[in-house]
Amino acid sequence: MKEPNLRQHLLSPYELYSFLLSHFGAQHWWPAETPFEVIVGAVLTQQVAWKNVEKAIENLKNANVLDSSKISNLPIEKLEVYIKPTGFYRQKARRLKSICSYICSEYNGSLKDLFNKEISSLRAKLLSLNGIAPESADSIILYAAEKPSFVIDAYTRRICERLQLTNELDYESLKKFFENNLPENVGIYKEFHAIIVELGKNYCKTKPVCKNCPLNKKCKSYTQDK
DNA sequence: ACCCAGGTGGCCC
DNA sequence: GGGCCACATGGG
Repeated sequence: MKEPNLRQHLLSPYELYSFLLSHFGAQHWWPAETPFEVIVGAVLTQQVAWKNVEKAIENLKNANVLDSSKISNLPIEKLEVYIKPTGFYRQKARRLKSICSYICSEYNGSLKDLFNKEISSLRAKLLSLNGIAPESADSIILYAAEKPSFVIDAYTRRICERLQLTNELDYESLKKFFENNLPENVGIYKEFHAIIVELGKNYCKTKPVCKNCPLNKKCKSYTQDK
């Protein structure tokens, strides 16, 4: 993995953060009531609009099964029905159940014990689980464990590409790029990613031109995909 | 009738 | 390290 370069003529991550924060305001993310709900949401939101996740979480709450031991004991068919709105429901049900079983068997259902690790070993643990890759792992570390691990998602990559913030666009390079150029601060990491998602949902679409995007004025190169 | 959404794992080269 | 594919529902 190459060291990501900061292109000097363009926005730095912190300048981008400041600009977006002043434009969108604080988001106070992640939309969940408990750390465990963050984990469930992180798995369910994979490649799916958050609106669908809300329905699934609601189903789990109504069924009173939003709990690691309850999910690990739930018949897979029932879990599939609850999370159906999030798509890929057979995969996600299987993975969610195995993640919950892991939490129960290894940590007796206590996320505190799981989260009471150094970031690097916590991340390695999470990444070893089926259904948790870098974005989900970092989301869980940042928003559930509340430790500084910057989250990269499709919007982040798209923005970096269009603004030409950095030349390396693979996950770990982008993560390192942001972490190397921001204060190591949980609050900033949380808000930055939340605001990027807010920007992405509203403006940073896959279509070549994103009308009315506040970044259009900020950077002329932010007009189209290559 | 398309295209897209806060990815991931498996398989290939 | 990439590129390609399956996975599946709901909204525009």
